[in-house]
Amino acid sequence: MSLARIARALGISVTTVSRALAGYDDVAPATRALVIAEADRIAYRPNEAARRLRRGRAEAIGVVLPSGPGQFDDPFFLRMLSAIGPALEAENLDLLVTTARPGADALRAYRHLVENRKVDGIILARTRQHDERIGYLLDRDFPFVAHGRSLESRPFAYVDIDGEAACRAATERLLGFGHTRIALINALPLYMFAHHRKAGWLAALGTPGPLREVEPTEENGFRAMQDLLTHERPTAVLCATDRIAVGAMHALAHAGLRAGRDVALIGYDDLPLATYTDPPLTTIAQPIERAARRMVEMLLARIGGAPAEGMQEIWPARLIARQSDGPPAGTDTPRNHQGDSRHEPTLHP
Amino acid sequence: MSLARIARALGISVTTVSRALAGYDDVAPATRALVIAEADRIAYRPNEAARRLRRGRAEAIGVVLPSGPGQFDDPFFLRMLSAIGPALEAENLDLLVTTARPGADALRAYRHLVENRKVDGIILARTRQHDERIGYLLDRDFPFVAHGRSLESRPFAYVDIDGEAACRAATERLLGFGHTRIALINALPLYMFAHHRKAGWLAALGTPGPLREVEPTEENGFRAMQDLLTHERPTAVLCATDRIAVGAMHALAHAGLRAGRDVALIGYDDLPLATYTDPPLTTIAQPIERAARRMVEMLLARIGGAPAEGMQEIWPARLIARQSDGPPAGTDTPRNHQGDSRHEPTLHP
DNA sequence: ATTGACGTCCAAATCGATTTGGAATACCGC
DNA sequence: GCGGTATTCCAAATCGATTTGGACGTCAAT
Repeated sequence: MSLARIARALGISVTTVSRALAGYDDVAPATRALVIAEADRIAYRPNEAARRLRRGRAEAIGVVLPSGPGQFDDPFFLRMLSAIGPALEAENLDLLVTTARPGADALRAYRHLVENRKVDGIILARTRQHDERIGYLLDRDFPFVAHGRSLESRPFAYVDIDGEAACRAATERLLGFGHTRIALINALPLYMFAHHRKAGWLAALGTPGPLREVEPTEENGFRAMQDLLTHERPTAVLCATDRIAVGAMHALAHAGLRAGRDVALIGYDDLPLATYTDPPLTTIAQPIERAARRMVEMLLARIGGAPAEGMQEIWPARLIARQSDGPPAGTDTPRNHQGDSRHEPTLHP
Repeated sequence: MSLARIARALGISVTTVSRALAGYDDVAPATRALVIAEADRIAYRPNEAARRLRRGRAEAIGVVLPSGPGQFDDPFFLRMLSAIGPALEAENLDLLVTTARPGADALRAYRHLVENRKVDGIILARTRQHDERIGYLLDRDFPFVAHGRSLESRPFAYVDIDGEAACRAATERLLGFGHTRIALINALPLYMFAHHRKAGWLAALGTPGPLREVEPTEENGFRAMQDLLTHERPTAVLCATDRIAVGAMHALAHAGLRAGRDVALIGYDDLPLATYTDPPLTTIAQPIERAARRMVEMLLARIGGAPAEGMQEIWPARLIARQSDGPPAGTDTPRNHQGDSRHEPTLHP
């Protein structure tokens, strides 16, 4: 009862009020001014439900959070949400967040969003090699943008970070230090990001080094590193995530070893915490926030009907050198650290 | 065109279809069966927008995420979201997430949710002593539940964790170890949780010890601890959050000191990471997930018209003893650790 | 046979914004 | 004055579910 209320107050029709506020040009300037003044006076806000019903759109986009033990606190998703939020606000779109226990019926949440028309588009993160969510959305021709690639023949929109190049560079850096036994503690390769990180490590090495593949938690990083120390005893370890690296660093400390001095350690993600491990963690930073904003742009285009062809972007990550890596123990080579000072921890800008 | 479509297919009225599906008892069993079968066949889903328009409710509740440097990655909010999600799902309510740069116009996001009727209720976290958001929502009589108390004379619904009791207990534990100079690195006391944690520390001490109050980040914990070491040189330090504690532990390491041996350190939050600091962090765990579910319950009641009176709950936290605290350096007393073994890190269950 | 009580069903109004397809008026040139 | 062109406005339909206020039979009681 609101356009109607303005109309009644001014003695004109609802149509005119609507068109005046919507900026159509078939409204006399004087009338428009009156309408705007009255709308302002009563703090008019269009009823979203009515608008959505009429327009047939949800005016919202959805994100599904993996929730459950070991997953829920991955800082990655919070950073993504924080970046998506403002980008949507500018478009007057809502952000609908659903949670789903991964595994079981990961699709359930997506089906819910699509079938009940809760959202106009979806942003999908942490893609898998064979990702049923992507298949489902493609089958239904539902607009979505993924963070990460997938083994899927049909084209779909995504923004990915080039983990392969980053891990190749990191491994080459370790090779440059003189390391010969360079291990990788990877996330499960069913996750596309882990697959790529492994590929980069392999590409730099030529012949594979010691490898462990685990769900990316601190605990699993700890265990994998203990296992590596017992068996292959690598001199350098690349970790697919900072959470793994933190656990690995702890396993080193536990064995009386120090990252950077006894074993070189490199992480991936640049969590705020990475500056505050002991020693500060050399890691790889991804521009998640910017990527998220780009994904929103793409999603809006997709919703607007643009085809997914050409909407594939791969962005570079960059290595942040701190103190957890360096030449193998016993080497005399002066350590070649870039960036941070050796005596003060890096403070975040 | 959906109730209508079923009606047409069956040659009955839309009204009857609606009432059949809604479970009214003025529909013949046979008719109802037909309707249900047809609804099933075409995978009927009610149009949310239409239902919302008619019912005049948004069928959604809102959460505002503080976003921006230093804030965005606080794992606390992600844990809360993960717990809220499933609780809402059961009620067929959506979760709308908005982001707001704290400070500037913190109210803007709330005004947006309320004035545009985007949600039926709000869950509000990290309360402040003088919290304009609470004042705003109370003024408008808008249903909300807070996580945390506030200095506000009107009653409102909240679930809080008893940080005062927890910090009193932690301080008493340190006193029991024989410490005499017990510092607190607190968050800014404008945050209600920080205010309570300080109160607990004060209550146990009688006369205040060394105090620093900062925005709760690793970096500020690092700086505050360095400053404490330079000036008051406490033998034990209670930190208002684990992020502060991680920074503080790093400052200790940097000064050639070890938490637990040279300076006792206790954190607050029990982040997953807390098990993987070196040494593992003694900290205080809050049942956020359960609290979040309770908050949803309360919010539903408030939306249903229940008064906020009586909806005030304060839940206990519990201390998790690990290895970052103990008797003062040079003491002979056997260390009195509960819980974790000294030689294996605690693995999360 | 009339009355009342059920049991089933439905037409129409409603929620509020948008959009279609004109209607009404004023003004112009000829 | 007349046809033509702008300019300004509006009635009514529409989106889809819900709800109100009966209508129409049937059957039993009186």
